[in-house]
Amino acid sequence: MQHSAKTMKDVALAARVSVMTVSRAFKQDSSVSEATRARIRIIAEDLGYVFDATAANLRTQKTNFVAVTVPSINNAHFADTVGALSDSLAQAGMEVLLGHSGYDVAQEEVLVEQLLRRRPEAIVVTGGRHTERTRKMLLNAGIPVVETWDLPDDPIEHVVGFSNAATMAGMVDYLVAKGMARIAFIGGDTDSDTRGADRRRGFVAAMQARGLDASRLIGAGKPPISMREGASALGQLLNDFPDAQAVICVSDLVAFGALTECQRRGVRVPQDIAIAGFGAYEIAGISHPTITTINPHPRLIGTQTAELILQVLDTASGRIGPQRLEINWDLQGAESA
Amino acid sequence: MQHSAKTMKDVALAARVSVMTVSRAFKQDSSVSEATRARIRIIAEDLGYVFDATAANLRTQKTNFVAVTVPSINNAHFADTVGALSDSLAQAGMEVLLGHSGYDVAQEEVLVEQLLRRRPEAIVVTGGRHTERTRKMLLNAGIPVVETWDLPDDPIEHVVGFSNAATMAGMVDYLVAKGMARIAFIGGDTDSDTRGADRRRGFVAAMQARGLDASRLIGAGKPPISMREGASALGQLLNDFPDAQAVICVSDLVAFGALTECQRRGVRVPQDIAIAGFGAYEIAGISHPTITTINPHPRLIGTQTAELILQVLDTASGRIGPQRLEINWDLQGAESA
DNA sequence: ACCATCAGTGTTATCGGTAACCAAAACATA
DNA sequence: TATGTTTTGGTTACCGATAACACTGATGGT
Repeated sequence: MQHSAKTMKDVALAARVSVMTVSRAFKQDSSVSEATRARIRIIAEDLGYVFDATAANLRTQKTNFVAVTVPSINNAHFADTVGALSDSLAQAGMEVLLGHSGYDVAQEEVLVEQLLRRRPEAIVVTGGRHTERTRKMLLNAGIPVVETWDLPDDPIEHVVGFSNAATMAGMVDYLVAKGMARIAFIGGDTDSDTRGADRRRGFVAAMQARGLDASRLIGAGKPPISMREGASALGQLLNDFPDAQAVICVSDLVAFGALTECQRRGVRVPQDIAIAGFGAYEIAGISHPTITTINPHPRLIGTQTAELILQVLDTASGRIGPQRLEINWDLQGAESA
Repeated sequence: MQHSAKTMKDVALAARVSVMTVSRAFKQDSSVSEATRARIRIIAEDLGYVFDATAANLRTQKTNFVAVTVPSINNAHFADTVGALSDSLAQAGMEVLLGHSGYDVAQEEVLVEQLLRRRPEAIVVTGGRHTERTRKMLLNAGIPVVETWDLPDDPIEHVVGFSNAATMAGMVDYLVAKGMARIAFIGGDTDSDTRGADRRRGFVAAMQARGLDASRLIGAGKPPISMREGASALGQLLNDFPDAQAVICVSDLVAFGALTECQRRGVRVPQDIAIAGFGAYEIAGISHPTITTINPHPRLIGTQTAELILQVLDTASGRIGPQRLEINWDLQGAESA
């Protein structure tokens, strides 16, 4: 069973043509007669020949890889973005080389270096916070760099994202319009979850701008933050700030956890306390009651990023300046608030 | 900003040594004096040199890639398995090259071919059903092949998985022990979700083996199957089989959707109908009521697969025969049944 | 003092494709 | 038929690293 891998040479020998002709038979445009191409393809398939991309990559200096870093693969948001990105790039014959940083900028640095070794055509990083060395590596990489899921003040190059802080201002407005003033916030207490921390800051700023008390803050711990943290945080909220009329959670998972805790304790939602989340996860639309949330359109971030990359790579000569694409988010009002 | 990428030659020139010495400075074991190694490392960093893995891969005929196919990235189970696999392999300096097949064996075939071009050291595929050509490609690849999340009768080579059918027998036993006999099943009606179909078959077989009526079957459509399908399927169940005492769902997401539909309709769980799921998703443990489920230990599948691969690669000479690792699953009884 | 040993470094060939250039054959046109 | 053009296929060099081997000077044992 242990074959030594076949090369073009083997195919060439079997087909009685030169290696170059075999190479041409595997390319789309090049000049071989359809007859020989078909013949070579069949012989190659028979021999079990598999094209060696490694060698081609070296010679052509093209890998058709786009490197992508996400904090965690096991996060529906990033998975959605990566999925959409991957699908869009696949149409242009490009593949995604994925790595996860575990919500840690130091690990991200190691990851970025590893990915750059593979000579990707472009690199997409999630978030706008990185170590100094990571920034330097990305700047020097000589390939398009895209930061996503954020709108950093000082971007490395391109950006496709939205302002996490702004979404929270929108949510505060929504709740205030519903007549609520004593609003609490769960999550975003640690710097590891950069976007969560941004949302918390956005919440505080929005509350203060409206002359409201922004001190009802509950921590949820290190990411990945999920339902269980939401449940226990709600317990803490009821204890620390029993007068809260509403609570905004750093994500829908936390919001759902909080919701279940309310159900367990017999606290009525939204009558006793309104609950809002973030992310428009499927659960927000199907839980009972449904959860008010923000839809940041994760798949759209992916497709837009792919489009941007393809466009920039296409215009390799007449370099396009740094692009800043702001993705629109929606507020989905629901039964919970 | 557009640097032409530096090579070892540039570093060698700057350090006034040969390219070979630079190469050695970047390897762990090789013989260079610590002084020169350190000097070269610093010069390389200054120049912004990034090691070119493509060239090294070609020369050494090693890529340190393990290729992995999953039906969908956006599935907590597969994401867990891939995450664990990736982490375990990283400790051995290997990276995961991930592709998704969209629950389609034809797309899987294309994907496998693409992945094999990158010359991975091993390949992991999710599931045990493939096209004939996929099987042939995998057999001829000359690298270790692992099928996961299943226990196929006729494996390609190694297997790390569990019997989806057997889990359902376990669940039926559990419900029967609780005094239920009229048990329904939601999902697994399409062949695309191989594992879902296996579970449905396992359910039918288990019911029949116990002399129970196995005809209360509700479809849930094509994957990805999620909460919404669960909700509407439950509506159909109440309509078609109003006498059902319990329902087993193809996944926890479906089960949760069904649960919410019950809440919406005022059907009490588990008094009016018991609900069971599959997967031990976080939601099963936190919903109100919690959901009875099967834990197939997705991360364990990943770590075991990684261990197997490393072991097989290590024993490259004295080839190890096909391994068949059965992962134990647990039934987690909960409030819903 | 002499040769063996070894750490440290250099030289050459090579991994498996493809760009660039070239040559022969096939076809077209006057 | 002669000449120009296009099609098809071959030749050579090369992408950037490293295995294999060669070489140098230092160390050491006798």
